[in-house]
Amino acid sequence: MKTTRRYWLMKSEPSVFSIHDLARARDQVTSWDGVRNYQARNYMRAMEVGDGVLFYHSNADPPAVAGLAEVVRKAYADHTAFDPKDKHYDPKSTPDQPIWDMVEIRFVRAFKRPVPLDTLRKVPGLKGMELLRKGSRLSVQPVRAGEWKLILKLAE
DNA sequence: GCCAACGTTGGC
DNA sequence: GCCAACGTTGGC
Repeated sequence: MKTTRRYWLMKSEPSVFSIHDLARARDQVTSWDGVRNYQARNYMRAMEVGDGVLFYHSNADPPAVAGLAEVVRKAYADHTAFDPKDKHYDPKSTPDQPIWDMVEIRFVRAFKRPVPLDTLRKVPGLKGMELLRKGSRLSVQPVRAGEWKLILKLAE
């Protein structure tokens, strides 16, 4: 039995990895490694193949929802945590007892007109978005179906 | 570059 | 279990 499709927002700094990098990636797929926050990890564990992803550019000018992606592989162990040379190495996570997970997402499209953060703030229907909460830093967060629809409309 | 908000760590 | 110190995030 298939449950309804769910929606998420994932942040990335475009100077590190942008929606355009995703479009150019092999098979237009990337693994979302390096997440080292429990709440964000738990949201990734809740993702199902086919779920929608808003690809958000943080630390950008302007910060904006830049396009769409979709989940193509469910959460599995993030091996970058095992590598002492990796930026996101975490000795608490081992292949036997992994702590951190990643998912894989595939490019869907880049918005011709990315939807900037300050535009999102002006939309009454988006008042409850996690992204807009003061002090919110979650890099992976759920998005309501209504919010997803509104943002797609704003991107047209 | 600044700094507020947040999560984590570690001393006690 | 408390909380100060620290490192990070991310808008501005």
